[in-house]
Amino acid sequence: MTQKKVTLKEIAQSTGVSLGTVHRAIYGKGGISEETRQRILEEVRRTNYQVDEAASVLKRGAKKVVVVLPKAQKEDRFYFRGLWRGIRKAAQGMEQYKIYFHFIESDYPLTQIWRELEWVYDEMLEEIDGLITVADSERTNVWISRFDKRGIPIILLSSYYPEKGAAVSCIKVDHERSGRLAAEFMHYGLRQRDGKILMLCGYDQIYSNRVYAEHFEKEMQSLGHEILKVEGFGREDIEGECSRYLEEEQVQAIFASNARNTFSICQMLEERKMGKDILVVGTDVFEELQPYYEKGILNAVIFQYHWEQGVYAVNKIHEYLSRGIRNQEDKILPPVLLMKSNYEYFL
Amino acid sequence: MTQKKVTLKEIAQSTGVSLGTVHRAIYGKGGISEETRQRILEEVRRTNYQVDEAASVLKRGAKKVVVVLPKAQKEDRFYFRGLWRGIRKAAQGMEQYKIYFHFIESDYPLTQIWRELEWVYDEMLEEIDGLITVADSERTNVWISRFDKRGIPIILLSSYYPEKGAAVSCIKVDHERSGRLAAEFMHYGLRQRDGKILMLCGYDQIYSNRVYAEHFEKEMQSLGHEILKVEGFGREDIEGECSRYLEEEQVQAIFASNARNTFSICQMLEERKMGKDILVVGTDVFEELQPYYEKGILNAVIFQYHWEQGVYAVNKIHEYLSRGIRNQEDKILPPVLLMKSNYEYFL
DNA sequence: TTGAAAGCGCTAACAA
DNA sequence: TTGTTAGCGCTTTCAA
Repeated sequence: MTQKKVTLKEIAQSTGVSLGTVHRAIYGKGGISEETRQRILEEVRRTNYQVDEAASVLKRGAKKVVVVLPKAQKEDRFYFRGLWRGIRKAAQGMEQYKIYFHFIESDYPLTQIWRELEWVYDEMLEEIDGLITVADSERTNVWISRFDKRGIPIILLSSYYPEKGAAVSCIKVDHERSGRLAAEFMHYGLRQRDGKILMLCGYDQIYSNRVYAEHFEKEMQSLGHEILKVEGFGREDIEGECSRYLEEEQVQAIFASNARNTFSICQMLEERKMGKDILVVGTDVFEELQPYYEKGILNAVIFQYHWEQGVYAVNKIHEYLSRGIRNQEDKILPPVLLMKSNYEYFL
Repeated sequence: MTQKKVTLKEIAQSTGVSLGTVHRAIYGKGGISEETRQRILEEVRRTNYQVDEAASVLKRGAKKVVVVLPKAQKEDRFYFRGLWRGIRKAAQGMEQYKIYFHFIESDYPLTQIWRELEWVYDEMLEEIDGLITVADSERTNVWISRFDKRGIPIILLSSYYPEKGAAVSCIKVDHERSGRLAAEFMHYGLRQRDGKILMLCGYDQIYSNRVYAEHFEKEMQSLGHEILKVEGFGREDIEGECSRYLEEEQVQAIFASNARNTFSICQMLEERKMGKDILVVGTDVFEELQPYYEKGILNAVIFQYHWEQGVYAVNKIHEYLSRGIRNQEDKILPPVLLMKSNYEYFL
């Protein structure tokens, strides 16, 4: 049943100081001489003392975590819905640890989310103990690092954050494998020798977009398939080019590397009554795709565990807050392929 | 920040009894009249009182949970390894809640696991507060229900438990969809018109086995494929028949509905140098399959979240023990298809 | 810079 | 059958 747990009191006794002093040492608070702190921390290490979370939670005040993400609406609705749901679900369970969440469902799109961060920094810096958000641009990173400097633990979703040594954890999906997985599946499903592959790759400038699409492309090419590439986000962007390809070329399969384009292409195929003969592999899972599975237009999607990303972020914040665990390793989640038989579970 | 939490004390005051009495009412302990209990429980419901886990853990004694499962060895190694790992991983985090685990990695195979339960019942009944195990036969169910009668919460992995009203939760995988998923993928990958499908279906007597295999078969047949069926578990059982089919029939694809047969058929195909032209869909993920992915013998597996099943079981027990939550709904996990691009993540 | 002490909300043991 | 009470290990406030 494991050895008896070390308590604060024991540390206090063996170092000859009071409980309060040990506490100050452990939490890096002021009002303690550097020398005593070192002496105490040494003992803490030696005995492998761990804070008892139950006792800590019982006594300490509430902690507040702010979540700043674009609202799941319009263009962003597919992508952020899963994230939001996972976060909200997991956040419920955090009440018992006196960790409360303040959700900011921003009306700003991803590219301008830094405005929201700016507001939070100015208006509520004093009250927050943790932050969950996304970082997709230099501009955002600046604000992230400001929060970081104030000692606030930060979890970044689907993001790349360059600064090392910061108490910032990223959670993301393996985009490289996502691309390869899409290609691997598509290769199984292809029938004709001479048909071409239409690829809707989003924006090349967005790093994750590019990695995802590039690996799909590379893999398909190495398997001997010819790719037709269409850039852009959403129906307005892609419809013209897509139409042309669908009419003029022999398209045997389509790959859409993001949620919005997956939805758009399904709509377009349905209107043109072309779905059945073309193998369609999309990205993400959301209710709006359901009819296209049923009608046989959509064949599979690459799912990126948005829900799990949200859950994971919340649990990570909890680790930080309750046990002071500050490991900054990025968490990488695997992609998974969903088809008609099992996609419903992931809605 | 949600409304202030209701405390025991408040319940005690508003019902005009003492703390101890409220406690007795909530936990169904003796030494309290049915009338007061009802009155108190009514107030608990009305105010939506929830036990404060932190305070509870701090004060209460340690809880002990026994896990009884076949050891991951020999025939059973593929199947139980993931389960064991998930359980052990999750169990680590339970120390902070003073929930300690006692692992019994039984040398008995699944069919005789009841012997182990018998031993636990005789030798340690008094010390245990929870049980995680598997039930696959009438004989086992008898023991399960004995524990249940003693008020011990039980989580059953990959099991069907008939008795209603018991505090027994089952966690299992959707076998029906597993079968359909395997068929759906296989259909994408098939090339020839006239080739046949070899199906290694395990034992028909085992319920989960049968459901899984039946749905695969039904789906494939409805897609117009001819099935060759081989019963049995492990290489000794199936090699004779498989060999014959592989030599005499035009086999274009193979489906194995369990871990052992997946491994066996991969070995056999490799030895016969037949892997490359046959589409192979197996079940479960484990290290030993890795080389067959690499060599192109194994194309995909249906993964059943063993790891997650273990984690879930532990969390469920935690719910029971710390918050008295006794919902007996079965938890059904989805199957997922893994291929070369992403299986490694699930090892 | 340090120590002392109150008490978080609950459980369990004992008393009535 | 019910009430009372002593802490669990920690955080925080106040006093020294």
